Order: sequence, then C-alpha cells, then structure tokens
Amino acid sequence: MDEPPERLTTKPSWLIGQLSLYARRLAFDGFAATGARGYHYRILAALHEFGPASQAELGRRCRVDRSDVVAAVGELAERGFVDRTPDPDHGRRNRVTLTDDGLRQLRRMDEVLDRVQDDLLGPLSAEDRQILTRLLGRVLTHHEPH
Amino acid sequence: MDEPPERLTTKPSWLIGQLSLYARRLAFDGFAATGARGYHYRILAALHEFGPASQAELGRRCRVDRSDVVAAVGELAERGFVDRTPDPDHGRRNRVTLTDDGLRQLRRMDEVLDRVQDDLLGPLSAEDRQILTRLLGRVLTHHEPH
DNA sequence: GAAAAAATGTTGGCCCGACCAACACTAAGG
DNA sequence: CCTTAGTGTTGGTCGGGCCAACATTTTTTC
Repeated sequence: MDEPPERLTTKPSWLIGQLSLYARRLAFDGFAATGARGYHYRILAALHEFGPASQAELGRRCRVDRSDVVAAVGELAERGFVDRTPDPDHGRRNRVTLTDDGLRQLRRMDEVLDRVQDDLLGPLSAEDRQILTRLLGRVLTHHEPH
Repeated sequence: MDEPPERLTTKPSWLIGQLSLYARRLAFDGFAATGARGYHYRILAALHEFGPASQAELGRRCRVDRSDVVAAVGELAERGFVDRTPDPDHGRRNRVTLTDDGLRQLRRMDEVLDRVQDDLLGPLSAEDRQILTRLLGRVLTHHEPH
C-alpha cells in the first residue's frame, strides 16, 4: 500500500478519522449478521441503561438527531425490539420501552462490539488500551459540555 | 447535555467515532474560509510531498476512491491550484502538478489544521498528546497493510 | 389567566465522505 | 499475440449526521 503524506500521518485528526473508518466498518460488518445498524445499538443501550424514554431524550443521549430517531425507533418497533406508545401523562410525547426480544438483540450486539474493540485495538497491550481509552475519554468529555 | 449510556462511553470505537466527528467539523469549518474540503487538502499534501502524480496514485496515497479523485482534482484545477495534463509517456494517464497558487493554498490549510489539532486535543498536555498520537499511529499502521 | 417561549414528533430534504459497478482505453506480461 | 492489469471517467448507492419547517402540546413568563 502506498504511504500517505507525512503531513497526514502525523496529525491526530487524520489518525482518528482513519481509525473511525475501520471501526465503523468492523462494527457494520459485525452488525450485518444481526440485521441492525449503529443507531439501533445506541438506542437499545440507552433504553437498557436508563429505562423507558421519550424519543427526544433518546436523541440527546445517543447523539442522534430527532428526525433520525423516528426512523430508527420505527425499525426497532417493527422487529419487536421496542414498544412505542403515547405517553399517558403527555399529549405529544412517546414512551419507548425495551422488550425482552430487544434485550436479547442488545446482548447479541454487545458480543459483536466486544470483538470489534479487540480487532480494532489490534496490537496494543491491555495497559496501552487503557491509556488510550482514558486519553480519548478525557478529550471527548472536554468537547461534550457544549 | 444528557449523558450517553456507559456502554458507549467506555468503548474505544465510540470515542474514536465521536471524536472524528468533532475533528471533521473543526476542519470543515476552518477550511470554509479557504473554500476547500478535506479531499483537497489530502491531494495538495500528496503532490507537495511526492511531486507530480497520476490520479490513481493520488487516490492510493490519500485513501480516496479513483472516482472521487476525478472530481476533487477537477475542482482544484478550476481554481488553478493544480495542473492536469495528459502524461506524455502514457496514453491514458494524467499528470497532476502542484502550482504556486496551490502551494499557497496548502500553506493556508496547514495553518488551519494546526489550529484544529490544538482545539481538538484541548486539555491534553504535550506529553499526553504525543502518547496519544503514538498509540493511534501504532493502531492505524496495524490496519493499513491490509 | 393569557401570551410568549420551549419542547415533541414527524416529514422531507441536503451534505460529506466513502464505496462500487461498469465502460473505454492503454500498458505490461505471459 | 492475447490476456491481464492499470487508468480515467460516469453514475449511482449508502450510512451517518444535520437542518428547516410544521402541528401540537407543555412550560414559562408576564
């Protein structure tokens, strides 16, 4: 494979961008067996961790646009992984709930993602993986507030 | 801002993916002043570092699909940042060359990207930045060969 | 309590970056 | 020579992310 210019290979923004491609591909290929996409995993994870939620809250939690939550929740509901019912205390709001099938799907996707982390971090030792994760986490939380 | 599920925030693939978004946005906004995109920078950088090249080679070097190189080089040529002429020794191949204006544009984008790295890595010390960059580089080179 | 502001679900569309298939043509290798 | 590989180009697809607008409902503010 031809070498990219050094201007790129030494820039964190390039490294992160290229790695995010590999990560997305690994996850996408892994999820293919489950018939799901990244958005589905995020939403299932949020429901499992925080309980039933409105679509707007799911969007904020998962960093997904409201309009895309509509579609993703619709697909999840079609396959029986979530229930979407109008919130009784709230005229407009929906209440999205994780079903037993949804929980099973989440577990399947968890296994996939665990393997993905392993493939992604490839040659790094356990310590290096922890260092990397901590550094990335610090950087991300610095950008998250706003 | 609502907290994302812990399932996500502890996964390197999530951290890298989210950070790549911030990086792309910072670069995109910075490049806006220069009227260029990411593909343009990659190509200009490769031309400056390796000299004139065919479009196919640019694509391999910059990790850009051949078909997208066509468009990007076309845009660069329109603005006078590169010359695209048929390779005299080669019937089909093009020879793309960096112009003086292109070099100036590259320098402008270099400055933008330097600021982007700074904004992106935010709170990290110089040592931590180096550690992070090294780790990311090791992981990426592990995936590059194949 | 009424008026203004914010929140929610939904539709429809746009963008970048990445990718693929096909075609015409040329170069290189058996 | 004939097959294989490389090149430029067109045209299209996809995921993820994003925005504008709308109707409707809740909350805030006066």
